Amino acid sequence: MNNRYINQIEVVTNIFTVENGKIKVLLFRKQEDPFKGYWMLPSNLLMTTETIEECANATILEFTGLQDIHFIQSSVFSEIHRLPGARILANTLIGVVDIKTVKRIFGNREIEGTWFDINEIPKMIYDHGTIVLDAISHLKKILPYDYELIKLFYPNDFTLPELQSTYEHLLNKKLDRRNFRKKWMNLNILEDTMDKKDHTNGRPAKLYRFKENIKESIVNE
Amino acid sequence: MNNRYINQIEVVTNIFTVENGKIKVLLFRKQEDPFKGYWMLPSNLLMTTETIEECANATILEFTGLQDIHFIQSSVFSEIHRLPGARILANTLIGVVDIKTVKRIFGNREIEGTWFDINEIPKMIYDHGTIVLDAISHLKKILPYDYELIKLFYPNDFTLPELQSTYEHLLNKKLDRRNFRKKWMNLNILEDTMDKKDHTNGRPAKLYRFKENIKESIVNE
DNA sequence: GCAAAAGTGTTTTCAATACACCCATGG
DNA sequence: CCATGGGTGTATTGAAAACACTTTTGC
Repeated sequence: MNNRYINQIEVVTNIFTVENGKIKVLLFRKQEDPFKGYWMLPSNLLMTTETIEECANATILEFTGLQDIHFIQSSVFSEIHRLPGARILANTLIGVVDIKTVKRIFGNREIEGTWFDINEIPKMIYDHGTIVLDAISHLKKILPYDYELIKLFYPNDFTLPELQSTYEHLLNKKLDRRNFRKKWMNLNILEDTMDKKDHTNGRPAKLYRFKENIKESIVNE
Repeated sequence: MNNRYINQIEVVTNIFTVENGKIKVLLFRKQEDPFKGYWMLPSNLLMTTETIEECANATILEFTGLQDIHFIQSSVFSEIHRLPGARILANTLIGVVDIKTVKRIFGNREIEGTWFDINEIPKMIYDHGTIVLDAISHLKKILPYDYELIKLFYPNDFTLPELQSTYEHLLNKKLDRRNFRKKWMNLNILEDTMDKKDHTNGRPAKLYRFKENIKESIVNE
């Protein structure tokens, strides 16, 4: 094998979730120098024996204990000097998880990640700040059109005000409650659970869930 | 460097153009066994000293003599056994060129590529058939919303019937001439050249061109 | 004047927007 | 009964879709 064609590839995972109607990304604090104390995205070098998706899943298993996350491709960074020293490409992926499951698993572990509001990303190692902002921008672009993806954020029951504040947080603008409800009802992909959310204040909100088969329910295409 | 982390990456380019209102992709015939006589996408192994985009441009320069193409990321294929023998990842890119320029350059060269209608892809080597179909599907998804991209297909003057048949060919459906014209006129990104196309038959069509600064002209966002 | 292809206007439909009042609950 | 947040209906606007006749050119 000619040396000129040998490359290393880093698989970098951006794990998103929603908590209290806000989209958050999972970061870990680097324990050693350089960049000690800065935040990082979970990543690993790709082995010759695994696919990108397998590598990403192994990484997330290692960092969080979570298994079988579905990843979507985000970007590839191939600048020669993106890292000091060896040339390493970055293949970045987006994964979405349910925060309840994560919390249950985190409970048993020593290393704890922290969820950061996507509008409040901290100082990060190397180009991880660029990578996570790129992934967030990718997410913003596709989420409003990809109902399978938003379903990953809400695999269980949720209320429309929760869903609405998620979009408001993602898009950084206020939406009208009546129009928001009308749109989602007309999509015909929600099921009324006939249940209501335990409330803290005011009238309790109805709980909905996504239908099993979203694609069949959507009229377009 | 640990051997387990050494990978080879193939940069695979999908070059599209439009000819007679049909979108075509540039393929070359493989000259040697295996797969002799089958068609292939221009590709090269990524060197440690170049970025993905640089590699793609070097590849296209080598195959066609064309320079400075703007590429957009399509997909990454990382299946372990996508090729027999060594494990090589494929990073696939999409580029768009003006067929007139290509023809001028092709004229001086021995190896000639062939433009294939995207609805008539021939037998291809290895997984290049999968790759080109994936790139075509990617193109279909973004072209209707990306006016900078369609502008790359028509850098010079064009007629609305030409543009319409391009979309009809891409989307595999007939469009209404009146509605098509209305939509493009309202976008406010076309300039009337006050000229008309040389015709073969019937009334000559008006020639338009894309405005210099499309983004400023679009109302949305 | 006729064949061939381009240009044009109106109506309908549907989704997105704007907007204000009533309802259910806890305390 | 009141504070808090959730649920609801109607009118307007704008884009997309449906649809048929006239105009320009070459021959």
